[in-house]
Amino acid sequence: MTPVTRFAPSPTGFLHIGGARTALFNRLYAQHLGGRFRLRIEDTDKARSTPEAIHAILEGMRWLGLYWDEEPVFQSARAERHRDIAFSLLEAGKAYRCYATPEELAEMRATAKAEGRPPGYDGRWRSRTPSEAPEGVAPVIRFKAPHEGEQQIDDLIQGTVTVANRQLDDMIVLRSDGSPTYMLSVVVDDHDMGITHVIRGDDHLTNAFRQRQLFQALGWEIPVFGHIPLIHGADGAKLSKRHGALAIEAYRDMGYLPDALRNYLLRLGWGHGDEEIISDAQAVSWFDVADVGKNPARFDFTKLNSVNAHYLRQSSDEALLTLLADRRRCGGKSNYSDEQRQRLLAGMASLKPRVKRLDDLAEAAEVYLAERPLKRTDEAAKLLTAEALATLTGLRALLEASGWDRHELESLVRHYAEEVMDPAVKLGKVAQPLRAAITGSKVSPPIFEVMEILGREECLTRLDDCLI
RNA sequence: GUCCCCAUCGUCUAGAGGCCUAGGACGCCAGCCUUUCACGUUGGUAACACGGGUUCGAAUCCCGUUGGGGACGCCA
Repeated sequence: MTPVTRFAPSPTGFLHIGGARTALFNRLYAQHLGGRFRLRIEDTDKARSTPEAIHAILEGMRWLGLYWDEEPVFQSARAERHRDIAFSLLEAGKAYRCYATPEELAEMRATAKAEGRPPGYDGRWRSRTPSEAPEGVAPVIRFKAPHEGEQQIDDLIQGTVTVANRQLDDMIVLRSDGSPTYMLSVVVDDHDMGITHVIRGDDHLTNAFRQRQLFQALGWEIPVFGHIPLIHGADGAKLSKRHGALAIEAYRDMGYLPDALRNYLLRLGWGHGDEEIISDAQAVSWFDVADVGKNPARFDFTKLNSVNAHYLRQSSDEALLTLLADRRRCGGKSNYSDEQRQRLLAGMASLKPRVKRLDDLAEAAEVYLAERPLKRTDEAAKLLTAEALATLTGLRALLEASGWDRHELESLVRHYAEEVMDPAVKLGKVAQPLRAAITGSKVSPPIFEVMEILGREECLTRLDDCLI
């Protein structure tokens, strides 16, 4: 039997980091076993599902490289089938109509809680006849759940988990408006889609018991469950939309690379010896949900940054230039000129080890893009003392006659510092003001490289901007 | 409140009874490299929540305590 896994987000919001990891684990698990990974959009909540969210989820998954097999299934399109199953349950005596009002339900919960019982529906319509139905109340259909005994789930991650059936009340499978509930739809769809392994967040663990009952009542094979612990925020609290969980595109906008994010997510809750940087092929061959840890992991941007920095350094200069150009276009700015592209390409090799994310890279790349007159940082301005300006004036004359590659420039400046000025003067004494003048900043890639790439004319004019 | 789950450096983790005076990575600190900042490199800091068992021997098994988390909708 080849395994079929699935990711089943509800389009009531964006794709967030926890969902992305769940999708990744599902995909890897299927790939590892040579199976298929499917996508199902759980859009049965018509009021809260939006086309924008569906689009964002699909796009987010593609961006992260979480490709799915076959066409996505839209749950809302299957309501008819779900309804049929609900009625078949009713006919088989495994479900019943319930006329309890929302007020009654709230009261039941309150009294159950007060009496120290599990809160939930008390089953008051479980054995009443339809003739007792009140006028004008549209009923829901409830599943007649077994109340005696206990059941076990052999979870891939959580191990054997046991729950007493009395903890589970009679869940609604069909709402009073005739629409199926999540609990029913999931079971029917997982069955119809041939899902063999249900891997999801462990907030669904208790649902698994209810769903198991439904599978059994329907006489269907029960899939294997694997409930992965949730991701927490840096403060240890649950990562939620209100609390630190960002949309996947937010990570893209911050300048994280999909490969890096995938690698980081993979290591959140799962490990393989001392491995840190893991290729897709390695991930597929090593990954097993059974190796996922049982304890929740905190999301740590610092570590993500370092993983991202690694992938950034590993990327080709051309690829990074393309990424930079894409960002620029998204930001509404004009394309790079040929000259700018050339400079960026030439400078990329020493730009990329200095940054963690694409937005840092874009910022660092400004050395090669900035229009004159340069904006100068306060620190750079402080470097340009009267004495420093005098030094630069002397240097400028030599520069005019110099050859223009980084090595020549360096030996020229070195010579100028040590012999023309004073043997005790260190290179830095000249190089720092030079950097401030040419880059407008106290930090930059190697200044002679920057000068070579910028060219004589640009450098001399930038110098003159300070000297006058 | 009821039920379920979890517990190794600050964080992510390795560890399936002796290989552990607990390993790696990120972070942090220091040295080296160096025209700045990074990169790189060398070294350092730092953890088995607590208490009982079981065992010749426990981070690893059992029980309890404490501390976290999750679920209890006509949401998914």
